[in-house]
Amino acid sequence: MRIGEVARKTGVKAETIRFYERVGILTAPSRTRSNYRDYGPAEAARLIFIRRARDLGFSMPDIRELLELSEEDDRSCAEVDSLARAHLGQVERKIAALQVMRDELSRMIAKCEQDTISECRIIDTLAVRDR
Amino acid sequence: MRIGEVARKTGVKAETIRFYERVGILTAPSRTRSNYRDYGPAEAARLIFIRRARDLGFSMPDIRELLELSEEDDRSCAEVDSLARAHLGQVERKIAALQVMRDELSRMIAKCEQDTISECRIIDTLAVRDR
DNA sequence: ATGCACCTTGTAGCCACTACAAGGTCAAGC
DNA sequence: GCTTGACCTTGTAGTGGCTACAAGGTGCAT
Ligand SMILES: [Zn+2]
Ligand SMILES: [Zn+2]
Ligand SMILES: [Zn+2]
Ligand SMILES: [Zn+2]
Repeated sequence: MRIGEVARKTGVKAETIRFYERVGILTAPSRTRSNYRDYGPAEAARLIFIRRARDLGFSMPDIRELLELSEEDDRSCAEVDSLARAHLGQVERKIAALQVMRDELSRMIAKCEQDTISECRIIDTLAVRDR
Repeated sequence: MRIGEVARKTGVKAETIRFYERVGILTAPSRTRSNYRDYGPAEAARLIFIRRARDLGFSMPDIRELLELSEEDDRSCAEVDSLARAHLGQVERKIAALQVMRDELSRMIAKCEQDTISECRIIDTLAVRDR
């Protein structure tokens, strides 16, 4: 498969695939006579793994780790588990932070009664003025 | 005030203040005899405004807009309002996306029964294997 | 032969900082 | 008066995870 086809099959853009090769998360594939990258099913599977992990928000270092672990069939999956749990924790903290933002934004917006800027409760909340 | 003091007063790091000057969201202050930046209360207020807006997740373009609007006292605050509402929408979409991640991660982790990697439901979910 | 989709490389840009490196300034303590 | 140390200056490069060119090569249909 050339890069465009593997891109369609995996949902990872050709440019991103080349980027993954550059940073070493994907090994350089063999080349055709005309110097086009030539991928097999193993590379496609690896890309799908990467994409699913990215969709779950795992970082590139996490994914490298997960890929390495995924090849050691006989080992315990405790590390996989703790990596996933740590990541879940991060996601939960990010959600909590965004909920704080959301609540403050909502409150701020609710107070605004569409007056002039000098009376605006949104600007008031941000500026140092009174309060 | 020198940069360190204004950094302490506003909660914006000195390096970040210099960065803000470079990108033009803060105008260059006057200098002391020894070429140190010399800030007054107006600059500190602007920095606090920026910091509060950043804490609410507003982007730099948003903040530029908010700062400009905040100076036009007599104008209607409709634009401020719609900017804040648009931003709230973005935050809500981000939360929703993270909740999808969280739920999938939770389900994945719950299924794992701490076996070997080859039996691990976390790796299974990511890899192409069966399923 | 011409067009067009596809591929190649390399470089720069995105966002909002953050982290140096290499040097200048100033007050306190000895 | 000399050193120490906190503070300041400039400029440049790095962060993550791509994304967007630019300038050119290849392959196949018409
Ligand atoms: Zn993670
Ligand atoms: Zn308002
Ligand atoms: Zn916004
Ligand atoms: Zn497991």
